[in-house]
Amino acid sequence: MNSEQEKNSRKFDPTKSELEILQVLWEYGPSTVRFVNDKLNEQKDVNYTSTLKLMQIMVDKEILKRDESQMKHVYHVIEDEQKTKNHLLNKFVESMYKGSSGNLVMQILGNNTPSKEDLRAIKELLNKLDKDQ
Amino acid sequence: MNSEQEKNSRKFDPTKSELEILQVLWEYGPSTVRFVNDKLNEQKDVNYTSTLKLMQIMVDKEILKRDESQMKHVYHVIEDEQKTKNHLLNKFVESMYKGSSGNLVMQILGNNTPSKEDLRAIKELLNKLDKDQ
DNA sequence: TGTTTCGTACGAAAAATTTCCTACGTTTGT
DNA sequence: ACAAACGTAGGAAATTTTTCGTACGAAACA
Repeated sequence: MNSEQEKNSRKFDPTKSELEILQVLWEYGPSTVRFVNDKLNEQKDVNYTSTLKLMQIMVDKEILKRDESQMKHVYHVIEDEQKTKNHLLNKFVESMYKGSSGNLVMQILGNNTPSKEDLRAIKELLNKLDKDQ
Repeated sequence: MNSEQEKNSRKFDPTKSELEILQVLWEYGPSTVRFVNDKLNEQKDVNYTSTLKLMQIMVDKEILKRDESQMKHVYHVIEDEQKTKNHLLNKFVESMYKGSSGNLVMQILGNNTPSKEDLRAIKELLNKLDKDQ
């Protein structure tokens, strides 16, 4: 029935520039091209029309949707942020840690030094998972 | 002094195809083009010379080094696997979780369901970290 | 009203990545 | 010695991604 949705989630594989745009939209919510472009220009030089073009392409790919009721079109991400991030995370774990999220966590906890709050939160979550099982 | 190394690690940002090759080399150790290409062909169609070219490019970029003492050149990854993975992991955490590895772990533990062994290993590591601090 | 500013649309150039064609040398086996 | 199989080198084509130039309409405002 919803083969289009399946196609989307199967194919959804944002390029680098697309990801930069997504991050702005995730952080600030639905925005105009102007706003997104301004944010991007805090990091790198990029022309307004380049950002516009990219966001139009993302609409084509059904990554973004836009409200055209105003002259200044407002773009928003179609798929849920968490869902997308989870998808990307799974891909990352898959390709880098042979699908073992445990391996990844091990590396994080081993090589980096998470803050104490992080550690506490993780332990809490672990306990919760224990009780559920 | 070793500004080249710095340049490498600063720029090291493998493309998709390069990552596929790295994964083969990580898994099987130093290999010939033929071997890598065979492995890749278990997943996708790709010509021998394409793989060759890519690996030559990676030598250019100083991602790989090769032993030319034999006719069948043997390629190996220059940078340590863990170091590279850690670099990529940090980039990922940086761009997706605002640098908070805690957030990432939370998402892994929350949304995915790691195996019991994974969980146990993680707890052990957490305990070890506790004692060290 | 006219001009300046800001918006979108769209095509094409530019750049980066990926793939393969061709040439040619070496090894293997007959 | 010869043919077949296998190796590298290198350029060019194909594809994907990114950037920008140009056109043109709507809003803002003197």
